[in-house]
Amino acid sequence: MTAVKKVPFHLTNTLTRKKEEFVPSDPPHVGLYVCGPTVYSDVHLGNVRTFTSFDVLYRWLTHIGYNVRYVRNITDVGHLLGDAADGEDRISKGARAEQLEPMEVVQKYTNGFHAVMRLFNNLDPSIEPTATGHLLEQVEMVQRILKSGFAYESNGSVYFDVPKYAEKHGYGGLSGRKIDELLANTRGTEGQDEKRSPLDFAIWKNAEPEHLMKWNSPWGVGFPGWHLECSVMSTKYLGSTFDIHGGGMDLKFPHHECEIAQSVAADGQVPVRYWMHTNMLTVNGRKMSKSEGNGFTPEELISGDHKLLDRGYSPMTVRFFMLQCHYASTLDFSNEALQAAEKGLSRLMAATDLLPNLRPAASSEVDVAALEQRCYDAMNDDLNTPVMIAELFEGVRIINSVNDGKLSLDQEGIDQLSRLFEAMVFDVLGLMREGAGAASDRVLDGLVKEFIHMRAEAKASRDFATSDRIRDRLLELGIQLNDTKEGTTWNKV
RNA sequence: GGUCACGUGGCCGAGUGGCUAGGCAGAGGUCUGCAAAACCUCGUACAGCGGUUCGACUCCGCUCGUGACCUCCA
Repeated sequence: MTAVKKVPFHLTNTLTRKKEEFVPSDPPHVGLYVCGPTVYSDVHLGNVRTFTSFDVLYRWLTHIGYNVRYVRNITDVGHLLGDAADGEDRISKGARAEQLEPMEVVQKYTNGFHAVMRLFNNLDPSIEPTATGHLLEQVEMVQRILKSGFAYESNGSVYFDVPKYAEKHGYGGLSGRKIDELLANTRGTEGQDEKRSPLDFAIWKNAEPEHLMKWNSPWGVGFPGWHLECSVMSTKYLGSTFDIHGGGMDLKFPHHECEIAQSVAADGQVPVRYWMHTNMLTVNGRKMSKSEGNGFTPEELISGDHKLLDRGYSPMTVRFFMLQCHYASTLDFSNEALQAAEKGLSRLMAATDLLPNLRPAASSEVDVAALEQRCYDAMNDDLNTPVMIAELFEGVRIINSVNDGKLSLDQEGIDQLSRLFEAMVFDVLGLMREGAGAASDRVLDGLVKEFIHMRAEAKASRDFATSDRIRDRLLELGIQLNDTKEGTTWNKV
């Protein structure tokens, strides 16, 4: 048996816009940082897509033998709502609207976020730091940036001096921006008189009296700039230069650009070796976003209680739907696509469940190793889950054919295929079996078996009217009967 | 306006300079008392117009269309 080549992994580094071989700086350790949610409202499906993509990255790196430290933050300090600096941020606004303490808002939506992550079977990160838990470190980073001369204090706030930094180190490399173009496109300059350049961004912001979340600092009462927390927490836990930093495409500029500038200004180190950006989930071709209000919450998705949903879909259907598309492509959400995914997933799972019952042949007509190799190749090629899933469906065909006695597979081949499916379907893609199967509900199983028995008797006496009535009635109740050579089986539909 | 993507068969979505993606739906077939499931076969798709090439869906240019970022967003 030829050995399957499980490495090297390649990923598209958005810093270079090229697919590169992934070589960790300190193997087998890998440092992975992903920008987490701002917890001022419910997460929607677009957020879920991003975190699911990185969940698969985390699972894959782990699967091919790396020891991954996965850091994903919780942004629990509100960002200002606009440049107008009216002293209000999203969390404060939410707190006022819901008559809650800001930290109650934070807790509420953090809990909700965790519940959603679990619902979609996303693994917990190794560390989940919060911005409020790292105030001291953020103040210290501001001080280091001030000391390096790339920031200035103005009226109780501290701003990052973008033009000065750009002159020395260059700015905009990640997102492909040029300083002149950025300046030419600057809009809305009112309320920015504290800044020397409209491109400058706050790394510490003076708090208005009505601002709810604020802390003492060397520059007065205020709160940290919103790019700062990621710079602080990523480097604190992963080192001044770490392997992979991920996030949604919409964070590329300015958020990630600013992170790079801050780290270089503060510590003289380029913080990230590989940047990975996931694309957006769209609805009718438009980005799903909180501000557009076109997002579904997971509850609405499962219940189907939303004007754009024909009916509900299970979390695993949605996860599978997402993984049938490459992370770097936009994915358009539609009922038809969801329904297709639902059926495909059910076929994949049905075949997976057949694996333990396959009867081995003396010889094998199938090259399972080749299939396995194609799965590894697909995943190592920039996490190409759609191609890997396509290979899995080749496996489904094999499993069903063997089950039908149309193809022979020896015990070794069955074992190898079982291991492959176990690894890819459950460990790597992170899919789970859903719903009550026959084995999980003894009463139901007993009742259905009794009906199957009655129907068999009716069939034996060629009373097909009765046997069909039993089958049709059960189907109406969501129980599908399947006649096979070995007898009748059932499953929920 | 600037920058950058994308436009694949009924739908969703991979991919590649010449060789089958895959899923769902549809058609025909095998099996079955009939179904369901499963398996087999099928559609010759790559926005349009030029160019490069022996050959382009894949490279280049233009046109049209859509979207993202430039402001909080995954």
